[in-house]
Amino acid sequence: MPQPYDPAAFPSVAVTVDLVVLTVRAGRLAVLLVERGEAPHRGRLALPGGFLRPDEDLPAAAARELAEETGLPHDCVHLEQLATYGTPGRDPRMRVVTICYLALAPDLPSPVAGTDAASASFVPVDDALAAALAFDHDRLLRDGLERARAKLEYTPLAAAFCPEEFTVAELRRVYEAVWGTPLDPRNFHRKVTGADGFLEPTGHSTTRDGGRPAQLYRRGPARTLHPSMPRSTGDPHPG
Amino acid sequence: MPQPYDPAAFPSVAVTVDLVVLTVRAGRLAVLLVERGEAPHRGRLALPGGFLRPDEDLPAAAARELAEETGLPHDCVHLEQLATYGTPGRDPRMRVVTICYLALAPDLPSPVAGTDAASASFVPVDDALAAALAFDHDRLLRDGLERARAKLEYTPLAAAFCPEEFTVAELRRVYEAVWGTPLDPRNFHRKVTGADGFLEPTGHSTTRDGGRPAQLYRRGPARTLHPSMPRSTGDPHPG
DNA sequence: GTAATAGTGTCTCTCAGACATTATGAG
DNA sequence: CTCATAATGTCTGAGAGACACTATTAC
Repeated sequence: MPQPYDPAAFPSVAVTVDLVVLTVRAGRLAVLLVERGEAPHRGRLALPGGFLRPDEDLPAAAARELAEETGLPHDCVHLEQLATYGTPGRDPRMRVVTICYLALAPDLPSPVAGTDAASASFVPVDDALAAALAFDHDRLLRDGLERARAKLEYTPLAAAFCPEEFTVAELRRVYEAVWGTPLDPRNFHRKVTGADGFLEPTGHSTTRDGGRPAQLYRRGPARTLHPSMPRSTGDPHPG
Repeated sequence: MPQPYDPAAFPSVAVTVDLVVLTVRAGRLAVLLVERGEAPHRGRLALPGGFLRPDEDLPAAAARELAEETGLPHDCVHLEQLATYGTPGRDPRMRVVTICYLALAPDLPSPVAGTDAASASFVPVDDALAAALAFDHDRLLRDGLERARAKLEYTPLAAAFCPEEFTVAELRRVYEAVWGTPLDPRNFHRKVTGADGFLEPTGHSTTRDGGRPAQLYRRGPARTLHPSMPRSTGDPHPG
């Protein structure tokens, strides 16, 4: 800011915080959407979001919106800033700058009534992309998907889609849903159980997947994966 | 945005665009800083930046600030959005939301006088971090460094620090400066020349590094690196 | 028993890391 | 010649992908 400035001399900009909330439901990646009740884009599907409050920090605003829309306990949801969108005209009413957050949540057993969640619902991402969303939310969603897909490669964040205790197969289905590719169960098992700090055994087991009982794990302390989860490039053995 | 809203009912927020401009100079990673001429933080070093203009897109604002501060032709500078910062109180005068951009530039032969560049200068990042910057710009800088270090791993962006034509050794020195670790010149050479779309031979060569003449390359069309540039983990052969 | 899934072992190819060796300039 | 750097080759070990094989449940 080299030159002196007068804040009042600059026109005001509305600042909103929107959310791309992803979960895996019935083996498919899904995103939380609301139906718009008023113009513009009345009746269209949109990402949840709202205005930044005067004395509210950005992550706090995102967490508040998330709680309003899902009622989820926010200690089990991963929340990170995605990107900021401010192209003039993206909202026809006024200049709006939107800070978009990405949330990864386990599949909620009950959508928690009595909140704004009534109007919000999870939609498979393929359907969401096929039906054009309001504003530039298609782009926000695509950017969120790209981020989520990338993060699954080099972080243990896939576990954020799973309940407190989960099996290796459940974790594998998360990867398959997010990446849209089948993974070899045996190589996957060897990989994740060998990765340091990814999974912590609970000692329990379950047969909820059928077949031989599977060990239950919870999230380990690792924040990154070394080496990363290999995302099948479709070109496994070039040459 | 579930409930109807009146934009005027929400207090205005000032929106600025700041820049983390990195370059490699004399083998050291350096960041562009300006000295603040007025309060608050008068006399302290800060990242360059300024207000978002009424009808200006975010990348356009970042490019404008970059041109004002460096005079660089913006077709040779990589520019990407880094993150957005909006904690209440980060600017004592008013509520400011700052969208920070990261720029990677080659070392400019002449700092181009006659612009705001007069007040801006490149400072080695170690020095910049040692001398506390104005506002929360230390955090912006650290986030920018982290992004740059990560991007060098899985993209060919290191070439953005190099002039139009460059040698493999010059590219290696970029990695060494950004990561702060020495790399084996022979393995590095084999790696980058073997990576598809990273480098395009120009047919020219130079002896500006001394010793045997080195081939000159320009940036190739690749946007990502598969497999990524291995950043020495300091724990090369665990076990 | 069969069916289904969990989990282990084995082989091959690629690639990272270490380092020898040769090539080509300047002085 | 020496010195410096470029460029290539060779060996070893880690890990990915493919897939055989064994283990433990439900029926």
